[in-house]
Amino acid sequence: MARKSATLDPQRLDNQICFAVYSAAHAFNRVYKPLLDRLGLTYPQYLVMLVLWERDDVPVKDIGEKLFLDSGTLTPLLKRLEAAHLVKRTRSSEDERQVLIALTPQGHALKDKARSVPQSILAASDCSVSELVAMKDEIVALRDRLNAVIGE
Amino acid sequence: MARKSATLDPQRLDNQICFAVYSAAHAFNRVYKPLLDRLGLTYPQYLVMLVLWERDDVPVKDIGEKLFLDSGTLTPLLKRLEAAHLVKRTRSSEDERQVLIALTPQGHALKDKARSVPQSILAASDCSVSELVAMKDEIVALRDRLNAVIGE
DNA sequence: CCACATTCAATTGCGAACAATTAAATGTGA
DNA sequence: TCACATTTAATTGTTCGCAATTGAATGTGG
Repeated sequence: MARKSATLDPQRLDNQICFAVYSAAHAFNRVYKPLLDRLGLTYPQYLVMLVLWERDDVPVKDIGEKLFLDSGTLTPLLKRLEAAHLVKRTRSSEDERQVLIALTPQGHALKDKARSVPQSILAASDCSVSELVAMKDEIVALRDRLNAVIGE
Repeated sequence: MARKSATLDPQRLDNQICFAVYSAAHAFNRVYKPLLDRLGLTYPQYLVMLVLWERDDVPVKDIGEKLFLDSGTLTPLLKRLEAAHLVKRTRSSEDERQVLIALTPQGHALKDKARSVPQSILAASDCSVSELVAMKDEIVALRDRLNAVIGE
């Protein structure tokens, strides 16, 4: 059996890009936590709000496609946002299968309060915008290749 | 109020590196799922096994430091691994506060069965090893900068 | 030696994340 | 029209992930 040097061993934790991504996601989450606490949002809830701030009055499925989440995750999350008076859930009259998610006035208003969040994250990243954009594009490309494999 | 072009608006979902990382982590998880199902492991359990395959008989805290997880996550996870006969948990006699995690023979044996996992992931990434290593190093550096901010 | 702080794991409670199933509404082909 | 498939959310059950707390063991200063 060929002996591998530690820096090349693919079975080592530190050599795995997936662990890098996994642990970076958690690190982001910890940085976001205090910022989002002030808004009364969790990070996944913040993502849903970002979607809705771009376009309102959309079915659950549309939100799910943008965030790669299913109804099992979104249904209870959206109920919590509704309980917090940030969104309203109403069944579509055109297609009774769909539930449309609309922002309440408070939900719209929260966008302004959230405006400083991205720059706080940028500061914590301690990195230039152009570097972050380049990394983001690489990671998105990787994600899309992975997602392409799943649908096979 | 200055109007921002959509490609620069920092409040847009698609412009956020954290969402790229978040969604890439989930994509990885979905690719891993069928591979790890055969081993009877979840992804976080697989990470713990990677740590233990490198070094055995370590306290819970050491595993937590490597994976950035706390006892609230690890204690139940390790109990499941023990129920699956992959690890043994024993209180240290030198320091009764610590619980040492050791691999069982089955736990050791699983390393061989898991050997093909990294190359399956590499194939799904559809990317050269050198590109992945470069990305991994960038992401780890970002993660470490984020974690540095948290401890302030 | 003793009061006190610190360390470590376990526990509790809440919010994701996802697989699998269910139920209702809608679409489709014969 | 009617049987059947498809679509959409909701539901159930399991596993993370983390904050906050608890309790036991260990370390420290006086």
